[in-house]
Amino acid sequence: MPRISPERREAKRAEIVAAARRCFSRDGFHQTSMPDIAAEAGVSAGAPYRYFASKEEIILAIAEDAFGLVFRPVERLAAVSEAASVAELVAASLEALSVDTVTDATGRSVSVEELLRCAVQAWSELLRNEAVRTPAVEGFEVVRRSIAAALGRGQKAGAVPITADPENSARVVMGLLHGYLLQRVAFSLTDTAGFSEDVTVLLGGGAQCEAPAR
Amino acid sequence: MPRISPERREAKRAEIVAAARRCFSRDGFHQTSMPDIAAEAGVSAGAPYRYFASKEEIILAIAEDAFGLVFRPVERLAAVSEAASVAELVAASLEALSVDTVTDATGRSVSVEELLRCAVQAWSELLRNEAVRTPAVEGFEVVRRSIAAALGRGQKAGAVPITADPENSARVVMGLLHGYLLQRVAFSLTDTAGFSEDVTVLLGGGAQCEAPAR
Amino acid sequence: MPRISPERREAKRAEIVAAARRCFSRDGFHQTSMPDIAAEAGVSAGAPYRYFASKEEIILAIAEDAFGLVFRPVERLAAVSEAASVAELVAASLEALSVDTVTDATGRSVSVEELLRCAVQAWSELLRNEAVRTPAVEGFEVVRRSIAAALGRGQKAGAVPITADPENSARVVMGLLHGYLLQRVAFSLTDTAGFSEDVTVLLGGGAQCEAPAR
Amino acid sequence: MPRISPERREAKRAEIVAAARRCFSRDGFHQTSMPDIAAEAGVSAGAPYRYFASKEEIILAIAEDAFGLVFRPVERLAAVSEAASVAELVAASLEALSVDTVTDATGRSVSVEELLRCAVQAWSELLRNEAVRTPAVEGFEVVRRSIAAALGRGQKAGAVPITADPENSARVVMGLLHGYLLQRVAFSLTDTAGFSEDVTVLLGGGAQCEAPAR
DNA sequence: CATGAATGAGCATTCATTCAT
DNA sequence: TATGAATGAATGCTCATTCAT
Repeated sequence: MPRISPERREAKRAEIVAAARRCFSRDGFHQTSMPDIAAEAGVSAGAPYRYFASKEEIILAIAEDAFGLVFRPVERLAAVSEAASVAELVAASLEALSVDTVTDATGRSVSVEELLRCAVQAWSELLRNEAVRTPAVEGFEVVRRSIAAALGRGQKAGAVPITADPENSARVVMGLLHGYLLQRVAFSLTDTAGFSEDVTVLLGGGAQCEAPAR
Repeated sequence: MPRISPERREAKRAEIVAAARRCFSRDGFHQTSMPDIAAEAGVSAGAPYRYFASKEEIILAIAEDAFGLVFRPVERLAAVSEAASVAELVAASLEALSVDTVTDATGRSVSVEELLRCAVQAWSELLRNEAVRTPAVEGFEVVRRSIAAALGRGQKAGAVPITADPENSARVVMGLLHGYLLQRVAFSLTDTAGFSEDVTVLLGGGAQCEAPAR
Repeated sequence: MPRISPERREAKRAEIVAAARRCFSRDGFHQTSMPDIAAEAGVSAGAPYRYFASKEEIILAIAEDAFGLVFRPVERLAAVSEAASVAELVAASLEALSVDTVTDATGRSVSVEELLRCAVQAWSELLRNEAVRTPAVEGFEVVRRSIAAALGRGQKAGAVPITADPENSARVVMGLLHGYLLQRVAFSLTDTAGFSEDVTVLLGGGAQCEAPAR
Repeated sequence: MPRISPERREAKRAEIVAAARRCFSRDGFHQTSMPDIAAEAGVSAGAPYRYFASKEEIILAIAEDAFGLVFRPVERLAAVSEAASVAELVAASLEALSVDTVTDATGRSVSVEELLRCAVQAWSELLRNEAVRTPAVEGFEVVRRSIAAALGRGQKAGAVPITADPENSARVVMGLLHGYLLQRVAFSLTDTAGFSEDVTVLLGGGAQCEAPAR
């Protein structure tokens, strides 16, 4: 087999990543062996090493996908919102994750359920794996700042309580999002719409009534 | 007739648990070997097996401690609160975790930081470990119901928006708590008081402004 | 009909051998992988297999080059010497190796240092590799007999002690040569001229005292 | 099994070393796997790791034994000789290696044949393994200086040609010894006594005949 | 002819667990 | 009881070799 086309190479890499994601989602990072991944992908034991230098690199790739799944929609929403209230921001973010599949950078369909399970494991991993932590924390900071900026604009527009600190409030927004994710994959949260509605009721009311009072 | 007194046995078990907690917090469940734990505890390699049947049992014990650390104060607060608003409930729960150490059932001091790091890992673990999941989910449900009940009382007292669904709102409360914990151990949240204040501003306002409207 | 000319084929084979020699000299036979050799030669991973059936064949080719480097000059000197003393034979042999490069059968320049390092490794290899041992031992025997014959002629001419046994003495000559090589590549022998001089002093005396007999 | 006595531990370590020596002698350092060594020693695959941190450590231990076998007798002879000629020093050194077995530091019998085969492989190894090279080169230097000193004393006593340089001559002595060893294990030298005799004739005759003859 | 992707057996090493002492 | 030596299955990874393109 001579040099394969970049497309085929990319496709095979994606298959290995998909296989790893299924394994990791089902069995966990550390209960999945490299032979497990290879078998799930239908390739030989050595094949993944042509695409990733080590198991850690596969974990890292999937952790980045998982963090991206969570961070990217929020960042995008924060960037485009004109005068979003906290409730609107959270609700829209949760909405963005209320799908069964997303499409990755190469157009492939990826199970949200699987990737969120990997995300929870990636939280464990980043605690003591520098290679996972660094991009995760940087990604988080980017999102947080983006949210803070949106909330600042919201304050000017009266949609966000003027007494709120945008930096802290951005953390509250991320906290709600992360807390939702954890319940969804680990604590049998099925009524995701209900969660979102109550976030709106609890937060949204607060913001709206404040404005006149001040 | 035991050769060692129950007190000494309990003390040794606690030392092994403490050693495991330090190891797990530092290196993770799966990067920590049983010999590591034994060495950290200063006992022989076989000793932990006189107190735990397997490594999984140690993980389980620590996961239960970790979940208990998070759930117990919330449950207690929910149980005793008369007419708590959501904001008060969350703020009090966060407050309860703003300590460096807690005291376990046998009166030993336990590092909150260490145990919270174990909690995040336990979230991973429960995804595919039945023995961890079952008590965790049950514990969560107990807390959730307790919060829901408190919020129901809060609605009657006008401290919680009447349009909120107590079941869903209880999940929001837990979501905020879990999201806070994750940021604290994984995403460099240092201003825990600031987080709590903004939770109060964002949520608390909502509850308070409703009252006059009714 | 070959697609490439015999010259180009020979040239490519020589490049692969040269690359293998560099790798083997630097990293050892068994720490060098076939991909290492291919990369060093700037060819594809499969290319060496069009010239050698296996890695062992490359090792064999280089081992033969290495043994040839040592044996050939000695044999030639022994063959042409008329009445050489032992000291003269050894000194001339060492002299022949006091160059930085030699020219191989196809006129290519080869590093003596590199090839001697391969020779030491080939000694290990021949201990348990029949394919390396057989030609090595045969080559050694040829040289030994050649030296023995030369020493026999030397005895008749009075240049070699009459009490010496040419067969044994030939082994002593080879022993000195091998011992010199080992020190040169492994035990930091830098004053190769000094070594040679002292061989002459120590052995030459024997030869010289015979001189009056002439 | 509680702590075993130092004697038993030492005995087991020695068994593993002996098994490794047999394997290495038969198959070579790099063709011998750790499971091979364990099987040869009759222990489990993990057992050697309780005595050696890695395969390299076993190689190192055996390489040191092998170098010691060669160096130690020579050094001892050089140290005690009063006015040794070069021939006497070499002959005595060869004599010391003309045994089938030697006794190691713990009183165990070790096959000389096996250890010499390991020595030749250790020469390869030291070319690119710092851990093997350093002690080997240091050991060599100690022996070389010891020989040089003995030859210096020999010069004063008239047993060594005054024109010889002790430093270089010491290298010649080591060269003869190493050359002999190589032929013995690799080039079918069986008449070791004959080799030794001719060394004496060629070297010793020289020295002895010089003085009176002239 | 040449390429380099793929194979899959093999290796060094680790570690949860057992059990003789 | 407590110890820690021993086990042996499992793991991440390598690499000689093949062969489809």
